[in-house]
Amino acid sequence: MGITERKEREKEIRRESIIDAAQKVFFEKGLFAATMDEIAEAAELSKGTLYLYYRSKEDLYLTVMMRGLEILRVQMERTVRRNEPAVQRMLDLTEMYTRFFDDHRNYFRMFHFFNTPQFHKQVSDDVMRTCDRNNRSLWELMIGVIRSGMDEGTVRTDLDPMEVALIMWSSATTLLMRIDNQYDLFRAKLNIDLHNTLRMSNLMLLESALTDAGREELHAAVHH
Amino acid sequence: MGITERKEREKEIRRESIIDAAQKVFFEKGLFAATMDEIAEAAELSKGTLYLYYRSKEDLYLTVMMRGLEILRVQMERTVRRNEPAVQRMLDLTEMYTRFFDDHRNYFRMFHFFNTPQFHKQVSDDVMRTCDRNNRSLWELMIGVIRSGMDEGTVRTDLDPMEVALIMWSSATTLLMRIDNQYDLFRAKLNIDLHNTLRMSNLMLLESALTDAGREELHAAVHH
DNA sequence: GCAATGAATGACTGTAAGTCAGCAACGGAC
DNA sequence: GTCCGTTGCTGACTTACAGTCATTCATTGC
Repeated sequence: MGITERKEREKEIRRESIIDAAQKVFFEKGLFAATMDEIAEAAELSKGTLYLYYRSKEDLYLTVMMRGLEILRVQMERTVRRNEPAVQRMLDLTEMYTRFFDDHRNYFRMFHFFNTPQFHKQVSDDVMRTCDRNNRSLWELMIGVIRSGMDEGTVRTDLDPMEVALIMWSSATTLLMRIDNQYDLFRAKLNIDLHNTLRMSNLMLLESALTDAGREELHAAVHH
Repeated sequence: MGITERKEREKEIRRESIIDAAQKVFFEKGLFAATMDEIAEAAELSKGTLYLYYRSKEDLYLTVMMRGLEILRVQMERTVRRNEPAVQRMLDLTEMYTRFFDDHRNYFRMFHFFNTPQFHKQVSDDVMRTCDRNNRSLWELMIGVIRSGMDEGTVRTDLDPMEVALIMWSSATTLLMRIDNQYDLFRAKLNIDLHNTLRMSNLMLLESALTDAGREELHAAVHH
């Protein structure tokens, strides 16, 4: 029965090509300005067909977003796996996130959708779960590094690793979002370089999460 | 000519009553689920009339939001004006924000709109400017406290006051938003109390922005 | 060939933001 | 009191878009 298998493959290819088209349109216009008719046009399919493969516009959007999440996960994994002290790897993670922001701005922008649960209504449970799972694995990676820092004696053990990850990641995300939207405005009107603000914020939070030994390592690493 | 004056007054009253109606509907349903027909119904006016007073749904939304911004400004002003050391007032500000979140959750939710510039397209320049101005005055208040901390020798002078304000305010806002959306989820699945995470984050950032003298004051104030 | 299966279509429905031609009520002139 | 101009209000209409479904078309197995 090679035929059903071929059909399966073709279906999968179609699913992907729809996502390619959706990505193109979402990158250009964002979730709200993009229309299903445009995506259908870009995919060279009729609108009805899109709905045979995806349940809603939001499902399509999240599926595109997950490509970005996957890229981020891979880069994070690479950073975390390095054979370095935890403090160095935490620093590397902050740098990695900024680099991801620079290299994959369009995907980064899509992440914002996730922080706005009002829009989650149209999302099918299935897609939502996949998203959550991917998201979770990012947290696990960060928590792992923080834990190893605690073992090394460079990270305070009176803190919850998840809390530390949450605080640092949230802070960085918010500032990156601001860089995306308002970098020029802050530079012109307030003479603030938000990239510097971000580095500052990362260092401040990192410092307060470290032990004295950790802080020494940090300063050595930053000055090197 | 008392008549034109009376008419002005009546117009102003109508403007306000439209905002009352809009507030009711937006609080219940949020920006997207709320419809102009519902707001018209609640205001006991026709939809067309709403557009005589406000240019778009988003204008209405932001005008409601500014009521919240004004409440926040007043409370912040009260906190800032107190005759206390800067460190204490910075602590008070973080507490004040959490209290605002508890007491005026609906307004707080509306602030999220501001962080999502994709929606700003329908907003008239006029309303946007008013919003910006109000927003700006919040920053001024925070910056004032940080500056006075620098004068007192409790806040590091190598930092930019605006940057410190930005970092602390953004961090608190993000975590409060998460508390709003995912408090129960974090509690159940990860055994994290996000209120505690928020306190932690506030303390960590505050600590790293203070001088040694400032940190002593902080610890005295926290243990009081 | 020919029926059966299923993939793809696009006209259609429903909904909601925003518009505008017309109506009504009020005030001032005489 | 009557008329007319001005102002405020209306709701049916236009437009736009997400999502649906009866129909068409192509492929496969007999």
